[in-house]
Amino acid sequence: MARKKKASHGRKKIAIRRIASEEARHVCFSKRRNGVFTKAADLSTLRGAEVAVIVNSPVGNPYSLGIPGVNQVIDRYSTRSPMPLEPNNPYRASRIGELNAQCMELSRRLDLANARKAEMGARVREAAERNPYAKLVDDIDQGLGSRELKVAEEALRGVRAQGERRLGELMRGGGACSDGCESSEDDGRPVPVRVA
Amino acid sequence: MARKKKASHGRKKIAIRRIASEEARHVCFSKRRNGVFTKAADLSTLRGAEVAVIVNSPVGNPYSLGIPGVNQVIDRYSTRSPMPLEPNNPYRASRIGELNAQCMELSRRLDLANARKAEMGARVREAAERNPYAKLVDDIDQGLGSRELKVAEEALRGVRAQGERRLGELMRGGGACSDGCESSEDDGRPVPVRVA
DNA sequence: ATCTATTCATAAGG
DNA sequence: TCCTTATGAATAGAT
Repeated sequence: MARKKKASHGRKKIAIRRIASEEARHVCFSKRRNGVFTKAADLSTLRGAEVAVIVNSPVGNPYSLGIPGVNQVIDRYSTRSPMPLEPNNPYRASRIGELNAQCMELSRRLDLANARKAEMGARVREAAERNPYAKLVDDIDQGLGSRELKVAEEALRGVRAQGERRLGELMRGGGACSDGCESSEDDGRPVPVRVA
Repeated sequence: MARKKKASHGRKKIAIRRIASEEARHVCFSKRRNGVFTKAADLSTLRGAEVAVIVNSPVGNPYSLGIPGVNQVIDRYSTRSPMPLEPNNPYRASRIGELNAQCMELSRRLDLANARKAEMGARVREAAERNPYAKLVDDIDQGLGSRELKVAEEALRGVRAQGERRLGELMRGGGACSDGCESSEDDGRPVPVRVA
């Protein structure tokens, strides 16, 4: 959604990096915040999915949107996610070992699944081509596969993006803080905490 | 962003209503989900704000994006505590914790994928009862899901490798930064994992 | 997955 | 912050 520049009267392209101008940044922030909320809401309606969006401004103002409610969405999410291990001294060999072990275990399971697939792959394909249900069978395989793949890709994408952005963030020294209450201002404006 | 109906070839207006067609709904969902995530990430970059987006699909698939991390954003949101960055070396703590969380997240998704695979398999089997191709169907069921598993596997390996690399740097005392944020528009998906 | 015509979002400027 | 305008981007439908 935006990368370069130009010149004239309507919308110009902009690079996705921290906006220099203090004011421009604020204006842009407001617009985009609304944009994200709107799209999230649309997504929810269109798909009937639950969504939650939380934005913590650098000064500590929280903005949020949640359908059916931020807490409900978060709660469900949290219940299904294993909690991250204690934040205490995470930098330990044992920690690394656990991480590694987890990955190894997962890999092992995956290898087994793949082996099984390889074993009967040819058989399945052959049979499928010979009977009237070939189409159906293929559809099923295709549909399921692509969907799962989507999930995995999303996961990977998230991992990488978060890691990279996090690093950039830290390097830039984004350690701002504030009272953190919903009544401050992000940069001169009242704080609208939106909830739906 | 969208309200009414149609006309001809390009984009038509659509009502923000639950989409009827099963498939169309999925496609639309994917597109928009990516759109929301992208915009959320942009917002974060542009403003340097923390952002978290959680989407729980009706079928129970959780999708999430969090900068610097879903849990961190949520936590700060609920406790309203100002960014509690490690006084000593924030890189280590956040990095490890992040990796850990990511790994577990992938694990969880893998489980979900398998669950759905089983679900799908049930449907297939049901169909099998009505036709003489039970064996074929069963074979297919067994082979289902290997592609997505493959993807997840690679993702996991990537995470682990990334973590180990990171650890090496940190232990060497480096606060090395692979400035992912300033990279390019490709930011967010510098991932070479590509599976068909 | 791609392509294209359209609608949507939004950068600039008041 | 709201309005307007011109234009960049996202995306619905079709391929």
